Formats: sequence, C-alpha cells, structure tokens
Amino acid sequence: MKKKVTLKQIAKELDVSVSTVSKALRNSSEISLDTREKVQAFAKLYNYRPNNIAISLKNRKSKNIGVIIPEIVHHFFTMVISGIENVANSNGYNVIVCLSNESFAREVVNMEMLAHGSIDGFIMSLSKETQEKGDYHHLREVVNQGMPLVMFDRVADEIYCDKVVIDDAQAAYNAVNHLIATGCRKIAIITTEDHVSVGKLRTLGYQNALQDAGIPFNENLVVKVDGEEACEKAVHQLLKYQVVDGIFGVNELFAIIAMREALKRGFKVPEDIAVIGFTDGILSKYSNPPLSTVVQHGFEIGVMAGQMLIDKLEERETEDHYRTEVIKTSLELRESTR
Amino acid sequence: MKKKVTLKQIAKELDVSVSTVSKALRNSSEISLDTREKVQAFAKLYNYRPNNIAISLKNRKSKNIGVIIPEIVHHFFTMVISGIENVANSNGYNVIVCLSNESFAREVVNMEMLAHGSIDGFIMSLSKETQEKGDYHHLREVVNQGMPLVMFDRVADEIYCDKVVIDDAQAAYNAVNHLIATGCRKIAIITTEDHVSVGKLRTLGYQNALQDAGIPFNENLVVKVDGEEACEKAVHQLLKYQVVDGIFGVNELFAIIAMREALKRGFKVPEDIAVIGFTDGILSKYSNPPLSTVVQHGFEIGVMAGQMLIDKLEERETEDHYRTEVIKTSLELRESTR
DNA sequence: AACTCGAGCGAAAACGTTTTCGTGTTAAAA
DNA sequence: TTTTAACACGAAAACGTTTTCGCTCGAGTT
Repeated sequence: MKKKVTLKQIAKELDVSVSTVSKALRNSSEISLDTREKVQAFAKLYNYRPNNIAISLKNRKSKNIGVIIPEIVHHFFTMVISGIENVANSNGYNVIVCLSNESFAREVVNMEMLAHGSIDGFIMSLSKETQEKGDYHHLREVVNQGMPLVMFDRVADEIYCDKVVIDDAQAAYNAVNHLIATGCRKIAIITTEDHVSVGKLRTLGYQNALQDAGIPFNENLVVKVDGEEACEKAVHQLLKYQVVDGIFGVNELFAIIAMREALKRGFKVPEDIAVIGFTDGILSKYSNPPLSTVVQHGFEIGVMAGQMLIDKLEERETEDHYRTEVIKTSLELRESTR
Repeated sequence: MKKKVTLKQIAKELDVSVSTVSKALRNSSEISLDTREKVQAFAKLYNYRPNNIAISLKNRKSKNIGVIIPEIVHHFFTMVISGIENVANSNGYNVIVCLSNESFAREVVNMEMLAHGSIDGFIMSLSKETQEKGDYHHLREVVNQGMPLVMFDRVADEIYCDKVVIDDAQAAYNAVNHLIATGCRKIAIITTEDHVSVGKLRTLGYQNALQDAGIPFNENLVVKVDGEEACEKAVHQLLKYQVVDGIFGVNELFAIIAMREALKRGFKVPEDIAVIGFTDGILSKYSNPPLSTVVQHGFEIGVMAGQMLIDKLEERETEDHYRTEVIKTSLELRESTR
C-alpha cells in the first residue's frame, strides 16, 4: 500500500527544491533538460498526480458543480443530471449531487454545506416546500456572495440569476390544443396544487387553449391533487360524475393513472377518452396504450444549465447579466390520442 | 456583493492574531471571555463560515464520497444513490456522482479525476465494457493507495474490497420457482450476454430451479439479447416457434417487452403465459397487467454501501478486512403471474 | 525583592501546490 | 581582468485553516 507521493517527497528524493520539481513537471524552460527528465521520470515511476485539494485552495476554485434537486428517483431529473454531467465532464468539472427530498430545511443545509468552498457554482430546482413557503433567503445569500446560480424547471422569479425553463403554459396549450383538434370537447385536467409553479402554468395553458377554441371552461373538469392515491380517487370520481372525452395530465404519473382509471371503467383509449401527459418518461413509452406526451427534453435542459454555469465560471459571460433560456418542448404522439 | 470573510480578515479588523480568532470561534478557554464574545459577534455579523477546502487540506480528508455508476437514468441506480446520499448526508459527507456511461475509458478517467484528493472513498458499479474487458487495473490502483472502495451490484470478484450484492442466482431461482409452483412448465428466460455478471448469475438460478423441479433444460428457451430492439425481435421469434407458458426476464425492461409481445400475439397474461421480471421499477408497477418482479431493494443497497464506506473512513472497522454483504431480495407478486 | 505561575495571546508550522523574485555560477563580451 | 547576461535553481509567499509552542505581563508567593 503505497501512499500518494507529493512534490516535497520527490524533491527530497532527488535532492532538489520543491519549486524545481513543480516547474520541471510543467516542463518549464527555466529548468535544465537534464533535471526535467530526471524529475519527470521519477514522477511517472511513482505515479505522481497533483493533489486536487491543494490546487483548489491555491486557485480558489474547486472545479466542482453543486446540483440540488428535489429527488433523484425521477426520470426528468435524471435526464437533467445526465445533461449537466455531460458538459461538466467535458470541461473538467465534477458534479456534486444533493437531494432536498422536497424539504426546505434540507435544501438550506445542503446549500450551506456546499457554498463554502466545495463548489464553484450551483444548479438547482426548488423543492415543493420552498415554493410553498416562498422563502428564498438561502438563494439570495449565495448570489450575494457572488456565487453563480442557475435555476431550472422549478425557478423563483424574484431571484436574479440564470434560468433554464420550458414554456410550461405554451406546452400545455399545445397539448390541449391537440386534444381539441382531434375532436375532444370535454377535456379534464389533472393538476397539482397551485403553489407548484409548473402546475399553475400548465393549468393556465389549458385554460387558454379552451378559450381560444371557444370551449367554455368548466370548473368541474379541473382536478387538483397531490399524490398518487389522491389522484386515483379524484379521477375515479371525475369519471363517475362528469362527461369527459379527453384528459390532460400535468405530469406523467397523473396521466398514466387517469388512463388506467378510464380503462378500468370501460372507456376505450383513445376512442372514448383521449389522454395526454406531460414529461416524457419511461412509463409513457411502455404503457398500454403508449401515452402521448409533451416532451421536456431534460437532457438539453441539463446541457444548457451546465453550459450557462460554466460560461459564468470561466467568465466567457459578461458579468451581472442574467439570461433565461426557454427550451422548446415537443409533442410525442403515441396511441393514447387520436 | 460581499465576498467571503476569512479568519485573516477578522483578525485584522479586530486587531488580534489569526490564531486567536480561530481559537475564539471554537470557544477555546485559552482565550478570554471578552475576546471570544467580540470575535464571535463579529463572525456572526459577517456570516463567517470556515472554508471547506482549507479544512480538507489540513485534515487530509474531503468529506466527499465518489460514486461511479454506469448510467443515472435508471430506476435501480437512482434508488441506490438515494440510499447512499441518505447516510452520507447524515454523516456530513457529500456525494460526487460520475457516470461511466457503460464505457471503460470514462470509468477510468473519472476514477483518476476523483482519486487525487477530491474524495475519501469510492462506491461503484462496473460498466459493461469494463466487465467485458475484465481490466480492473484502475480499481487495483485506488485500493493499493489505501483508498476505501465499496462495489455494488456489478462487482469484480478478483478485487479485494467491500461489496454489496444481492444473491442473484438465488433470487432468480425463487422467481422461476414461483413460475413452476403456479403451474408453468415451459419457461423461457430473456437474459443478457454472459459477460454481464448479474445476467450470468440469474441464468444460473433459472437453470437450477428447473433442475430441482425435474424440468428438462431446453436450450431453445434461453434468449440472450443486448438492447431493446434485439429483445423485441428475439421474443417475437421465440413465441412464434416455441411453446412457452412462462417467461422470466432478467431485468425490468426485458420482462415488459416480453409481456407486450405475448399480449400482442394474443396470449393472455398470466393465464396463457405468466411473466416475471427482475428489478422492481416504476414500469412494473404501472404496466398492464402490473408485473410481478424480484425486488432488489436498491435503497437498502445504497444505505449498506454508504455505511460500509463510512465505517472504513472513520475506522470504526478493523483495517484490512473486507466484507461482502448480501441484501435479501423479495418477490413482489402482482398480476402477471398466477 | 526575587520568584513562580497562569492567563491571554501570537508566531510558526503544517497540509500541497504554484509563482514570483531573488541568487549564485558560468561563459561571453568589453 | 572586469562587467554583463544567461542559465539553473532555491526561498518564500500565498491560498485558509488548526494546533503546538513560546512569550509577556501581572498577580500572588516566599
């Protein structure tokens, strides 16, 4: 078990100074060819690699990116991480992932943990609880300290920083519009409580699509739920008491559950009821029938966010100017719509 | 934009030495109560936090755990990460995630990147390519340097380190056995090429179960595929030319695809053909019919791996003794089996 | 008055680098 | 022979901590 070798040890062994070793390894012309070769050979022999921590301290940058997300067992978020990791890696950065588990407190402590030297910048998506509280002091703090921050998906309008979002309202509009275009008139929406920013926006898009098509808005067709069982029950009730020929689920799971309930009650999908979801995950692809969805392009979001952050870090960006990039969604039409 | 304040700055401002500030902040009795209070007040006012990097350098430990996995858009791996993150976080560690994307080269460079100071220990699962090549020099190197390593799921027998696995063969045995117990006799297995360690083991369990039940092994019923389309085609052929009344898929996707093909050819599941999968993911839960599976308890695997690593790091473990923990699987019986 | 002792603090080393600024030696130029 | 300049290298500072050791000053003891 040979421990890591340091410059100092090489220096001692070769009877030169630490600075000479350092320069020799970087092939500085300041050092004689002789010495350079000797040092490099020795270094290779002992498999010398500079200590990252020491370099970090010296350069005052860690080459680490902190990513804070609400959960990781989630198709969209993993796609985003994949994208971030991709650009991070090709720029020599590592990715430190922390999970808030949708909790405000954990979000705060994780940020605090990371903010003091461990990372050079943040990429994050807010926890539900944080959005509910509307307390963003921890974000303010890091941006005030001059640490670059890129938010994605669940963002806070009142924080000035780079952002990567999709046009939730427009995407929802397109989805509902497709339902309308294919003959649906009594379209229900399964959405979240209003404090989740994206749920709210998607609901807005739904309303706009109806309005533009001249279809009266029916309060009874909007179902707000939180969680799986609640969703199941609510859809059950919905189908029992309302006439519905189309369902727009604000996320993948809601759409899948709605479709399942519709099937269970004997409706044919898409003939009797067409269903469309949001967030193209693995479920949509393999459900029966395969679910039509709005695809968010999580990987591209991750790439964009990573790129924006790294631009800031390497100052390829003008200081103090924040962008909000909107990644285009698209419709993946499969067999749950006509 | 106020930059981070350091001990030195506090010292200068208060006209004391750096050491005094350091001691005062740790409430050392060496420092007068007066000075302590003054320093602490000032530190609080300026929101002082020690610089992690400096601490890391001093202590020669980073309080970071490196996790290298083949991919992250994958239910099982995210469950494991969740588990790791959980114990890491409650022990004051951060998790650095790197993806090998099933590539040997990326696995190597990622390990190299992390191994020099960035982390205190590794948790990893091998990439397919690495298993294929059987080249583990990068693992050897890190363990030789005295860096703790915990492998999980896709492990290398020839590397001496802590491991967390499931009993793949036994789990497969149980799954196939359940098929047999419920009346299946012509049981097919959809598996991977032999170089993937877990695929091989699961195939072994399948064979053993057949043997113990006195069912002759039929070469034509084992389908080895790599990738989704290949799987689809192979199952298609299988069902066309062979009589099958049970299918064991070596992972979730294979089982789902097999079930879909069976349904497509007009078989009833589970009446005509029973299907059971491996790895309980979201697909199994929401498929139609819901898929019976072997559940791997990824979260527990992550917790175990994290705990083992931290035990080593904090030396609560006797040096130089490596454990292999086997996390028990269980059968989640849903509606794809009788 | 000389001594001891402890309280309160600072200097310095250490962690592993990189980089700036000398400094001594040697060979070429005057 | 003296000056100059290039060459090859080393010392030291810096990044931000923690910790050991030593110093000074005043009060209490003989």
